[in-house]
Amino acid sequence: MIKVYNTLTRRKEEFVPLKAGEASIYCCGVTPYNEPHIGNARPFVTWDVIRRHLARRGFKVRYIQNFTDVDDKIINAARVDGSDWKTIADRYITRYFAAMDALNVKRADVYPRVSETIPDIVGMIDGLISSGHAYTVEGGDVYFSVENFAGYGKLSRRSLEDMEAGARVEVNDNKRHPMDFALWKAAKPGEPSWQSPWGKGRPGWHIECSAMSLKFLGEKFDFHGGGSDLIFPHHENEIAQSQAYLDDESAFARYFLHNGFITIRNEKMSKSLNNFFTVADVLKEFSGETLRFYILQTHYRSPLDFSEERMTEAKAALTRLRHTAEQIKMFAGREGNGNNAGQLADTAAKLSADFDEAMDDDFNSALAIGYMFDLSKKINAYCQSVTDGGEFDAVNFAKATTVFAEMASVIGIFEQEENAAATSINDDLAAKLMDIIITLRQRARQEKNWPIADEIRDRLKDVGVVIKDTKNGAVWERR
RNA sequence: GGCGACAUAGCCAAGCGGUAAGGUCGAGGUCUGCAAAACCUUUAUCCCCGGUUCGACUCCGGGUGUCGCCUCCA
Repeated sequence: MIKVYNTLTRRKEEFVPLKAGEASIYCCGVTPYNEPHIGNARPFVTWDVIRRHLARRGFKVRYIQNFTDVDDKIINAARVDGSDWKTIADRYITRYFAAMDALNVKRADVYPRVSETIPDIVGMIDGLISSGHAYTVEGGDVYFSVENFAGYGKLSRRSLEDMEAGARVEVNDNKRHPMDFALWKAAKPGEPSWQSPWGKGRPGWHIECSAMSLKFLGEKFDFHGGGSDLIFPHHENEIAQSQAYLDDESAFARYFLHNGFITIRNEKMSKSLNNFFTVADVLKEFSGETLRFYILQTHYRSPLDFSEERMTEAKAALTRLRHTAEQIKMFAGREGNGNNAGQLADTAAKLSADFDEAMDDDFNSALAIGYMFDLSKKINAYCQSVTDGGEFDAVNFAKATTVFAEMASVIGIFEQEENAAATSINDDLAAKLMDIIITLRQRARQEKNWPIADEIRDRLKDVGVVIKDTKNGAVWERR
């Protein structure tokens, strides 16, 4: 049984899919006006693992993620850049995908853009006006009327009175209620605009997700996700628009999952505070895999503080798991009729069940990774016993390592190296050169010429290659 | 001002009614020419005060502290 923490009810609930065997997900994407930062990356890494786990549990997953490519911030960025909104959006969408590739995030099934969804958005606004849930004002703006939607505030758990008490809502005499929000903004000179029944203009912020989810997932779907800062007003407004438009209080998403923030020195990282690290910044020092692992070592709903120290810890931890993966690779294909890994296989089966159970419980990747370390330790110990001259039980060893590989594929690690190695022309040459160097060093060691052997090791280390002498000869790896 | 979340070892982080996963750092050990890696051993009683319970880190109430949302924001 999969349980998820639903923001709508503020508790963990059993996940009962709308359609048996299927899971539909709409995750709010980015507004492409800036280099993606690591706070942006968290929800996408989180959802990438969620969909992997759902798939492992047999669900056919349909995953939609939008690009809000028509927006004030993009228009401003274009002005500063001296280009146009389309250029800006395309540029940062490309950067976004580059970041996601580095993080080994699988592609969504569809990436709808606002600029390609205008007719659907206009249709929805039209319907909302017809049913009295929205109104036009002088100048061509269209607003959603929060007072005409009884359930307004059900997600963020606040009343209109509470919000007015906040007294931080902008004053706009055109609006009937201070909390009413724009569905359509009348065109201003120099801004992108589209024709509509209310004159030229462009969509407001929230309507696109209502229109896109309806278009690609239908009136109801299973999961809606994003950062907790989207609970209000974004997701609250989406609910209002969609349910008002469809005249159905059960329409739209059924489970709302929100991830916690990434913080810097305990403060929220955000573009407006300008205290953010971009994914590209982090990739200068650490691998995308390390960043991904660092994110997943904490439960998705908890806050996650970012620092070089944290990343260094994550790197060290990941290196241990990688060592196990490499060990497994070295033993792959090896013959052995021993019968001494039965216990290892049993332990692996148990840990596999534990791992799945952890993921079933609101996608607790932190706990799941803990079990991965347990298995890693067992496999390492077994490999060592074989290296030390023990028998090799190929059948049971394979059972255990299969579990390890399955865990890695849910977490989404150790999938990139092979691709990288396959595409790098230099790697083949490097391997041959290293063979020569290691052979010569072995000769020096046999002659007990320690100064030469050590110098070779030290100098290789200087260029980022680490030599380890094992009983089966020396192995090397890049650091 | 309104609403909400969190507080677990040096650091990070799971657990959330039956006497505390995992990682990282540190210490000791095995192995090694030395080293690295690996493996073994070792480091907590869960912010404070009440209450409920046979029993609470885990539930309830009250403090204290930190953070977030209410304005663009993942």
